[in-house]
Amino acid sequence: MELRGDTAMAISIDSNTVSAFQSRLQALDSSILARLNDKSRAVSLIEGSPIVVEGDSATSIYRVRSGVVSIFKLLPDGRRQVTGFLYSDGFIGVTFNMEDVYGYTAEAVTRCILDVWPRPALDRLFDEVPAVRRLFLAEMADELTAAQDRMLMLARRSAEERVAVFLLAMARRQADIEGRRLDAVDIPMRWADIADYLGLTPETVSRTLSVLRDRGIIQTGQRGRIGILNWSELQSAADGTRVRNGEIYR
Amino acid sequence: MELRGDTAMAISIDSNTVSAFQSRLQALDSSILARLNDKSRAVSLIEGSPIVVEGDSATSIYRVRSGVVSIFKLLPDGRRQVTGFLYSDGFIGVTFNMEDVYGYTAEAVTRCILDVWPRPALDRLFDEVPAVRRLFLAEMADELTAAQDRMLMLARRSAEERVAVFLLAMARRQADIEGRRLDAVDIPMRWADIADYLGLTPETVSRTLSVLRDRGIIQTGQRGRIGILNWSELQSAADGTRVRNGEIYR
DNA sequence: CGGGACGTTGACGCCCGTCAAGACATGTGG
DNA sequence: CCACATGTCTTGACGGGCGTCAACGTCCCG
Repeated sequence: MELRGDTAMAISIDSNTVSAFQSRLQALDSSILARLNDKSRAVSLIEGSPIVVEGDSATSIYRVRSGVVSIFKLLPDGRRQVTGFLYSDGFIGVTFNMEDVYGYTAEAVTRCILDVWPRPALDRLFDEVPAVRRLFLAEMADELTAAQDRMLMLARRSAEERVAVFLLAMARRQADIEGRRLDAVDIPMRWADIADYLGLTPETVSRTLSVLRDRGIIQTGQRGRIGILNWSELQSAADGTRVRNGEIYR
Repeated sequence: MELRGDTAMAISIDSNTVSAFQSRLQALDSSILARLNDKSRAVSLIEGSPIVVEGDSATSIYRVRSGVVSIFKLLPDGRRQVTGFLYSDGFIGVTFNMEDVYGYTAEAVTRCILDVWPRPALDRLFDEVPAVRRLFLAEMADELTAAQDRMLMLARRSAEERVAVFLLAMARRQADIEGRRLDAVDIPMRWADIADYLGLTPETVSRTLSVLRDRGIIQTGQRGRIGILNWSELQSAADGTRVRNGEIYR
C-alpha cells in the first residue's frame, strides 16, 4: 500500500486529462489489464441512485463504464458542492488504504453501468503491480492540479466565465472522444448539478445560457444538448474578454 | 519514480494535518532522516521574495524551516488565488517526476529560511526508500481532500464564515504547535494575502474582522495578532449559525 | 520627520441569490 | 388517448452581499 490518506478519493476524468488517462490505461500490459478486469462485477443504476455516501466505510471501488456520475460534498444546511463529474473510466473510492471512509458522496446523474471491486482485491493489485500503482498516482496528481485550477475559478471568475469554461471543457472532452470537431455538446446533467459544480444557482446557469444564446454564441432548444455557433466568442466569454474587430476588451 | 503528473505540487501543512505530517516525519528511521537532511542547502529570504514561478522548470525542491510562504495561481488579468500557505516543514516542488514545470508561484510572506534540494537527489531518495515515498504520497492525498473542502468553502460560504474558518484554522494550528490553548493568534500575512486565499477582497476581510470585533468575538489592535474572546461564537460564525440562549439560528 | 505600505471606513453600485410564476417535457393512471 | 401530476427550465422582480473607488488613519523604516 502506498498511501495512508484519511479519505477515499475519486479519480475523475477531466476534459484535459481524458486522453492522458486512456493512453495510460492502454499502456498497461494486456495481462495486467485482464487481471484488472477480472473479478469485477457490473451493476446498473438509474439516474439519481446513490453510489457511495460520505462517511460510509470504503469497502468498494467503482469504475464508470457508461453514464455520468457526480461527486459532491455537503454542508450541514444542505449547501452542496459538486467537486467533479465522472465519465467512462472514472474511478470512485481509490485510497491506497484499507481502513478508510469515503470522503464524499457519489450519485448517478444519468443511467450508469459501473464495475465494482471489493477493495482488498484491488489493493493487492496495487501492491503487486507497480504499473497499476503508477497509473492511479498519476491520476491523483492530475486531480490535485485540476482542483487548484477549480479553486481559482470558484473564487475569482464571473458566472459567465464559469459557464463558458464549462461548456468548452465538455465540448473538448467530447471532441477528444469522437476524434472530430463538433457543433453541439451533450449536457446530460441537470442545471442544478452544473450550478453546484460551478458554485452558482440553477437560475443563474439558465440566465447565463440565455445571454449567450441571445448573443448568438450558442443555440439552445433540444433538451440535453447545446449547439455552439461561435467558438472564438465562447472562448472570449471564458476568458472574460470581449473581442471587437481584432481588439480585446475586458 | 512513482508519479507522472504534469505539474509540480506543493505539500502544504494545513491546520488539521500539521500533527499528522509531523508524526509521519518523526516515524521515519533516523538514518533516513539524516540522509534527507543531508545535502540540503539553506537559503534565507526577505518577505515578498519569489521562490518559484509558475511555468518555470522544476529544478529544485524546497522545505520551509521558518516563516510563511504563499502558493498561488494567477489569471492573465492579475486576479490571484492563493491555494495555500506553507509553514514549517511544508514542501514546495514535489512532483515524483523529473521533467516538470512548477504549477504555481510561491512567494515568501514573511522572512523565511528554506532548505533547498536539487531535484535529482530527492528523487533518488524516493526511489530507494519507500518510507519517504509513502510520506509524500500521504501528504498529497491529504492535500487533495483539503482542496475539495476549500472548493466548498470558496463556492458556498459567506465572507463571515470564511474569515471565521480561517481564524479558527490558524488558531488550531498554533495551539497544536504550542501544545496549549491560546487566547491570541498570530496572523503574519497581509490582508491582501488572506483575501486572495479566501476569495475575497482586503476591504471585505477588514470589514468582516471589524464586525466580529464589534460583536465582542475577537480583539484587534496589535498588528499581526488577533485576540479571540469568544470561541463558541467564533465557531458559530464559521458554521453560519447564531446562538442565543441555547437555540441555534441560521 | 516624511514617505510609502498597509489597514479602516464610508459611499455606491452591480452581480447574483432568492422568491415566485409560468412554460414545457415526461410519465402515469384512468 | 387524454388528464393530471411531477420535475425541470425559463424569466421576471427584488434585495442584499460584496466588490470597487476613494479618503483617511496608522505604522514602520529610512
